[in-house]
Amino acid sequence: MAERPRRRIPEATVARLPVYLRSLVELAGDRVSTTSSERLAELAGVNAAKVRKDLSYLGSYGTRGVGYDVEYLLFQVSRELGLTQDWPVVIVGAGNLGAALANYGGFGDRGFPVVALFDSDPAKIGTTIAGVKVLDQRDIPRVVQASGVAIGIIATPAPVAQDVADLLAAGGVRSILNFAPAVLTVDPSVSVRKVDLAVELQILSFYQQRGPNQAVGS
Amino acid sequence: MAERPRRRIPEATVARLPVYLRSLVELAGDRVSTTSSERLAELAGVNAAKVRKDLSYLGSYGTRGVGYDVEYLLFQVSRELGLTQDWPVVIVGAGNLGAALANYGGFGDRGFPVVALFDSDPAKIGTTIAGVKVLDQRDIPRVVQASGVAIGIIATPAPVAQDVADLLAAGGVRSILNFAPAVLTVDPSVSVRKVDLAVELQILSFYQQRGPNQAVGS
DNA sequence: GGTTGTGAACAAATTCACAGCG
DNA sequence: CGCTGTGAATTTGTTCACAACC
Repeated sequence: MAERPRRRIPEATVARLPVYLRSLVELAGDRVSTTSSERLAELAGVNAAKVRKDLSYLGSYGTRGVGYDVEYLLFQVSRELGLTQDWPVVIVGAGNLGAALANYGGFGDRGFPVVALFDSDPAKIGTTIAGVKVLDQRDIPRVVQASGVAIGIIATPAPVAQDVADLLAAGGVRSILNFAPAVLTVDPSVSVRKVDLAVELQILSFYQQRGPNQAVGS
Repeated sequence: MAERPRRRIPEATVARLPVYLRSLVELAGDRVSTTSSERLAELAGVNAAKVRKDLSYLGSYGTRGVGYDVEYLLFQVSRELGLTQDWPVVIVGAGNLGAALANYGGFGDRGFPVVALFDSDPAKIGTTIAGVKVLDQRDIPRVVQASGVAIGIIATPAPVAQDVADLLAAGGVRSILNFAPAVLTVDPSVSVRKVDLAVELQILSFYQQRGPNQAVGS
């Protein structure tokens, strides 16, 4: 009986696992059955020592002198990331960004089906975007709770982002992906990640004047 | 004559400056003339010691016993980020995401005017989105060079992202913001930041199973 | 008194370098 | 022999705690 990996996985490692996953999917698609930390590092854009260290937190899934079995590692990384199940999401804000996110098929394919869109604009409520009904923002707690949604995506203007976060939390959402340029205050049991376009551009602006320093994001 | 700040500003600090900037803009909008590291920390969602340490890399712009002058600090942070000038950008990929980005007014307002959109689809080339002409992707090097664009935003499907990056680099772009789920290889003189929606969701998926750990992004 | 600015202590993340093993 | 897995060294980032100063 193999020991379960007992180490706590560092945050920086967790953030890279999805990139390794994507690289492994690519390799699997090319019918590659075995790979080295070197090759994986190249595909993921990091160095080999980091790959080995990161993967070692999950367990000893490689073979010395040989490398990693692509399919096996793929499964282990998926499992570690909790991707063996679907996580239904809702998108709040049916404006340009919200609609673009809903239309971007990549979500459902990758295990994050969009079960509802919300907006506060009566003109939008009741319409359908990318096959998903746009519902009244006030119904967030009810719908989220009823359909067991775990992840909420905020694509609203900044001034209402906190209110929306509160509604999502009230419905029992445990993770929020925030596209609004606003800092959210939530219960510590809720995970928040933010994506702020203006912030990214401003960071690039900094390195535009100074020399770049391999500024890689997220 | 005050010494110019000679310290190299840490990457982690650079990534937070835009958040402080936003907080300062908010304070200025509320006609607040002076603020403390404590208050700024609250608005930015970090702790006060970090704010002070971060700001100290820029210079000594506060007053002991009093705090920071909002307008003055606002200017200093802007200047440090290189936001006293406009940085024209181009968006490559006029699909859902590219169009949403072009329509999102926040760019131009914040000093990043969108000067062109590019696509490879003949049906899109020649149309206008958000007041911006959609040009042929093959013209990227020429247009970018001619209009002195410094930042390119990639909103294409993953398989062509590297080609687009090469075209942008050929045109002399020095920064790239990459929304495609692909690792880009570019000359080290080019800064790259990436925003990957699937990656963000997968990270949240991880913390969905484990407890959250104040997982804050970017 | 109040708040900044900063060395020093601490923690996290990265990289090195090599023992261990197939 | 080759490549993983990992302690140890190093670097980077965070937090503490207090002297300096208004």
